[in-house]
Amino acid sequence: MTDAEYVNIWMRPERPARGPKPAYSRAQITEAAVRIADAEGLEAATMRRIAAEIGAGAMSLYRYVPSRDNLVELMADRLMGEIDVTGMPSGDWRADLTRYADGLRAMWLRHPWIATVQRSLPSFGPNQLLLIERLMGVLDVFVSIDENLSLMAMLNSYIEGTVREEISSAKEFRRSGLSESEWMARSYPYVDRLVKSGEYPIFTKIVMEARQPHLSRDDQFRYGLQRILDCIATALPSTAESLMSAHREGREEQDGSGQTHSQPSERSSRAK
Amino acid sequence: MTDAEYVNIWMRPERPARGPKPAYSRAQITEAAVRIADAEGLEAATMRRIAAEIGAGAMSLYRYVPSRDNLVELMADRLMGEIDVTGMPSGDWRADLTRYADGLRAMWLRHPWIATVQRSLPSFGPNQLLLIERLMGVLDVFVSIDENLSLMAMLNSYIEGTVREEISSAKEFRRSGLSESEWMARSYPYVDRLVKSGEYPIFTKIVMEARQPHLSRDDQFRYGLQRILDCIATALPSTAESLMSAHREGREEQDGSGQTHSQPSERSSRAK
DNA sequence: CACAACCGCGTACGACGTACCCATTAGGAG
DNA sequence: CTCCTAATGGGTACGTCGTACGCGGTTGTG
Repeated sequence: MTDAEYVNIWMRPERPARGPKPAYSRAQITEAAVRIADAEGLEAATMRRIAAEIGAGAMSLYRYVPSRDNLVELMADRLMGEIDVTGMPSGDWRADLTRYADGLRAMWLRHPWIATVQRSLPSFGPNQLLLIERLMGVLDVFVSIDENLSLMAMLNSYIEGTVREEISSAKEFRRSGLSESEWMARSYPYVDRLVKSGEYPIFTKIVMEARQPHLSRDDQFRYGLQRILDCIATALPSTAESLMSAHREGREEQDGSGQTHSQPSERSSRAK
Repeated sequence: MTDAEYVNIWMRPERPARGPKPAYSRAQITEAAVRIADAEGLEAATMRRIAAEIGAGAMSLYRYVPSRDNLVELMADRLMGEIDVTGMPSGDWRADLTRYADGLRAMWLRHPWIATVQRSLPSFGPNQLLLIERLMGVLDVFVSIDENLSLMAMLNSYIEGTVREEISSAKEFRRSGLSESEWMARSYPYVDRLVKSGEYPIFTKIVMEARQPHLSRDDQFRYGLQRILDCIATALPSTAESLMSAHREGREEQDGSGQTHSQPSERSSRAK
């Protein structure tokens, strides 16, 4: 097996046995890269910049990571670990999926640059694997694995699609250095031209309606999520809607502490 | 208003009045860029490469487009024009949304690089505006504009999320130059190690189940789409399920020509 | 007909990822 | 212990990118 024939980054051993002690580590490099990407975007996390962040020479990073792309894979998996799915098949599937959805969304909002990396086939890093186990475990007792995959794809698509929009509008405001109202004022000439043309009645309707108070982003997300969960409910056997204690007892012994589902560990702040 | 103060690319006039006749055009440049991106990916569509494609000098492009980012915006809107939504509020909302979904998915599959551009706030190019009018017009008679936005966000999220997965797996196979079975053979050591560890029962289930014949990608998409449409149906008033002719007659007088709005001044060609 | 606006485009600059090389370090064999 | 050798940190250099700047030629307008 030649040097570059590892199937993915997780198969490549971090450290050989011989030679001098490495001064850094993959985890340390990944952490620094995430820190930079959070603060200045993924494109700012260049090899030179990351190396400077940890006090290393630029080329030293390549002793730990074969390429920048692979480093980004490490960063992505590192992020998956932030989603709290402990004790996840709790027996209340709606609560579980809601907690997962909130956690995933919050993670994306903390690390918006994740939207710009397109995973080339899930690389199945350790954190992602754990997430899969916990998340798919939620509906595993109710539906076939294929059905489960389909439903989770739907759920994930909703979450990612929604949060992508949040991210891109936030990014646009930051890029222009304008507040939301300033930005709207700036684009007024264009919007006004479109409205005045009379050719876009529905666009006009959206623009007009947007002036009246909308739901907060959090509430919008929750509202749509409820719809998705209702949609999932229709795909489950009727027994799934009732309490799951019977199923749980059948699968594993559990005490009656009454802790059906833990509160989401962190709630995204209702902005402004 | 200084030179760079245009709110977006659509406000910046393509041609001033004075001076010599330009040898090229935005449309021509955009077309060339799309052609390159289709064949070799968006990152291959560099300014130099695009210029060479149309026989121009590299810097000449900047007479037509302020920056590469803006050119990508033009490319994205050009793609929106490929989605056929003519006569779109037809009265059968399920058929309309299905046609839109198929069209959007097919467009993404023809131009997979679109997944790598994150729109910074919808830039509302002409083709996108038309698409909004037609698509949101489908449910406009049934629900409020806010509800409509929410439902369409859900639909679009599903489509984009699903097709993103198709794209990234296709890309991985192309990147590695392996067929799907070769790729699976290559990653066998890693997958086998995970399965053998016994720590990932659901991942194991997925891997095992994947050996038996699955639905085609088309059927998977259609299947999930039906679920989404069912979900949308529950948000509509009960009258919506029946034929819509009554509603259409009630809202606007219409002759039989089917030409509701003026034709867009330029239709992008359906490639190949 | 002169002038200013606009054209195409050549040159140049400061980034980027990373191939290559080198002196230095440290585990394992004798 | 001493060597051998693999592995280290990192400097230099190459080919790429987007694009700022400025030039000589072209053209509509006064």
